[in-house]
Order: sequence, then C-alpha cells, then structure tokens
Amino acid sequence: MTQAEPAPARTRDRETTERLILAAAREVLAEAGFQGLGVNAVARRAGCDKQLIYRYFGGLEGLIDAIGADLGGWLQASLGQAGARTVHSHYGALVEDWAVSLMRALRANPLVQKIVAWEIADPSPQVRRLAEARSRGMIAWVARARGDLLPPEGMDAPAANALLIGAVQHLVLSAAAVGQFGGVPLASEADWARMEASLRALVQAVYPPPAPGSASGPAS
Amino acid sequence: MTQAEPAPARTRDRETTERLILAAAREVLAEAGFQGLGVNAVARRAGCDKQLIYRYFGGLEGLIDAIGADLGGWLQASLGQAGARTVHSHYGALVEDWAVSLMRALRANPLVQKIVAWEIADPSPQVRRLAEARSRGMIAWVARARGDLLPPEGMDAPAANALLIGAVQHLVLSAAAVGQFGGVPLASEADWARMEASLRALVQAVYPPPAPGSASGPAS
DNA sequence: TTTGAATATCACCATACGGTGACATATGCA
DNA sequence: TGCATATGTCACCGTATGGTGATATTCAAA
Repeated sequence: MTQAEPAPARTRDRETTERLILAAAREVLAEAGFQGLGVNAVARRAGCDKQLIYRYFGGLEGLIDAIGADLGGWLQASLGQAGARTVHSHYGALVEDWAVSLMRALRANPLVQKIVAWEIADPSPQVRRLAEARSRGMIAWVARARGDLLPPEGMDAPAANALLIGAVQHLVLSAAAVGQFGGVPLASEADWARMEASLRALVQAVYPPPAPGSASGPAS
Repeated sequence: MTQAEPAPARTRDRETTERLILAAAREVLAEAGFQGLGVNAVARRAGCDKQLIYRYFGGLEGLIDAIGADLGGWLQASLGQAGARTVHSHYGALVEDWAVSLMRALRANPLVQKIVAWEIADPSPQVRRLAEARSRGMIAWVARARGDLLPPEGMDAPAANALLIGAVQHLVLSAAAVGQFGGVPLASEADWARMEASLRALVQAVYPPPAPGSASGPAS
C-alpha cells in the first residue's frame, strides 16, 4: 500500500468544495451546537483544510453569513404551504394554522432550532445579522400570508402574535434540550398533540371568531 | 517600590474566598454568558488562583451546582410577593398577576436570563441539573401560590401555563439579546408596558372570569 | 510545451483553556 | 515555642483553538 502519497488532491473544484464546507458547517451546527462551531471542526468534518474556509468565506464570520443566507429560503419553504393553501374564514383561523405550522416546522428542523437558540443565547454581532434576516423573512411571510384578512379592531395583533411565536419557539427549544418544559413532558407524539390542542385553544381564545354579520370578515 | 514581595497573601479565610469565587462566577456568567464561564475567567475575576476552585468546588461542575443552589431562593424571593400578596377572585387573575410578575422579575435579573438561555441552548448534563432545580422550584411555587383556586373544568391548565411561561421567557430573552422580537421592539419602558397589556389580555382570554354564580370560584 | 494562476495541503505560531503537582505562608492547636 | 494543617500561589503540562505563510499539485491559456 503506497498510501504515502502526500495527498489525494481533492476534486479541485471550488464550487463543490464551497458547498461541502457549507454543508459541513450546517451539520456541525445542528449536531454540536454553536459551542462546537469552529473553523477546525468544520474543516475536519468537510474533510478539507481549514485554510479553504479562510480563502473562500473569509473565516467563521463569512461562513455564518453564508449559512444565514439560506435561512430565508427555509422559512418560505416550510411555512409557505401552511398559509397559502387553505382559505381562512377569519384572522384567528389563519394565526391558528400558522402557529401550529411553525411549531411543526421548527420541531422538524434541528438546525433552525440551534440558530434560534443561538440568537437568544449569544448576542454577538454575527448572530445579530442572522436574527435580523430571519425576522425579516418571518415578517414578510406574515404580510404575504395575511392577504386581505384584518385583525380584530382594537387589538394589538403584533404584540399578541409575538407572544404566540415566542411560546412556540421556547417550547420547541426546551423540548429539544431537556425533553420537557415547566413539568410538561414534550417527547412523544401524544405530548405534542396535547400542546397543539392547547395552542389552538389559546389562539381561538385570543382571536375569537367574529359574530355573524360583524365587520371583521375579509375586506372586500 | 519594593513590590517584589511575592504575594500579598490573601485574607486566608476559606468562607470569604468561597463567597468571592461564587460571586465572581455569577458575574462572569451574567456578563459574558456561559460561553465565557470557565475556570480561568472566574479565577481571574475573583482575583485568586484557579486551584482554589478545584479545591473548594471540585472544578466547574461543582461551581455550577453551587450557583444553581441559590436559584430556588431567587424564585421564591422575586415571585413570592406576586402570588401571596393579594387575594385573587379566580384562577385566571392569579395566573395573570403571576405571568406579569415573572416577566418583570426575569427582566430585572440578567443572571437568571443567562441561565434560562443556557438551559435551552446547551443541554449539557450540568445544565440539565440547573434546569431541573429551577423547574422544581417553579412548580412548587405554583402549587403553593395556587392555594385553593382551581382552574376551570375541562381545561388543560398545565399546558396552557407552559405556553404562557414560554412566551414570557422567550420574549425577555430575545429582548435582552437583540432588543426586539418578531419586529416588535422591546427596549423602552413603553414597549414593555405594551407587552404587559397584551399578556394580560392573553391570559384573560384563556381564563375568562367565571360567570356570576358559577362553580369555578374558590373551593371552600 | 511552457508558464501562471487557481486549488488544496501542510507546518507552524501564539494563545487560551482545563487540569495538576509542588511550593510558600499564615493560623491554630499542643 | 514548635508543629501540623489549612490556605493561597506558582509553574508547568497536554491539548485545542484561531490564524497565517510556504509549498505542492492541477488546470488552462499562451
């Protein structure tokens, strides 16, 4: 075995290598969390030299930015099907479907879980950029999905929605970390069904269906 | 200047030194987050040798445990005044005051913010212990503050409360990290007043006051 | 074919970390 | 007073990290 050849001399294709590094970074982030996200770890995982990370991405910062660039796409993809599919009778119904969809999507995506956790745990400048990108994407999606549905009069919908989103995110994050929250188990599918029911009830209580003949319907 | 004296020879008082180290650990955690919480950093801040951390606390693990030991006390102190002070007419009123109190208390305590963030961001065994201690303290407090008030029939109160607590925690954490959440600014006192109002409305919607003559009052 | 740039790898540096053994010094007891 | 022990300090090790300069290899154009 003449494996003493100094190096197999990789694919020699910059684009491919860049994609490899990006994929490795996502994997490291999803598995080891941002604690373990470093130049060395990513390079090890990608099977290439860390020097390439500096050359192609300008170090960790650029790499993180590159990860963030894909995030908007994920939001559109995983939430898009929830809002636009069905027509909702009133604003509350939209929020309800939307909150549940967000919970499911977030639950299914460990990478985004880690990023959301990162945002609130380590407010470094780079993370701030990630957070802003995600926030903008979310707001845009909401505006688009809302269509011509209007929230009930005299109601602070942005604030209420912020509370709802926060609840969903925190529960999913806590579940991923410790498998429960506030004494409520969050592991089995049944546990989550319970939470979904409670979430739906919560949204319905906040945004009660308009009385028949009321003016809260779709704005023509 | 004969500052060549090898060492000022510290106070030579173990108890004091231990308290010094603990205080330093809390400060480091509150300021630098758990990323910067290490033996070296704490020793530097405490102005003593890191060896003492190993001798007196058994390393970082023991130090973290020691920090956690105080947490129960904080919960009692900062939440106790909210529940026991006034008598609530029904379960929802209790939850309402309680949620607002939790929001204020958490907002005023960066250390606990960091710990909560830690719990969901880095599920290491040590952090798990912290989380469990906090969770137990919270549950105990709730049970004690509830007294003889019962949640409405046919309602999954634990799940609903988990959602409410999650919302509060996530909002405060996000505010501390990036000063906003979901496009809603969370910096000025007015911003928080707005969120408190929305939170109160949310709780009231979930736990509506019982109709007069109903059976949901205090259980005699 | 020769030459030059792009690609990939290696070796190395300074730094910081967690951890440990050996040493100095004050305190308190006999 | 003398001595054991608790307390505090220092020096050092192995390892990992972020970061950089120099070197090999491939490819493509001249």
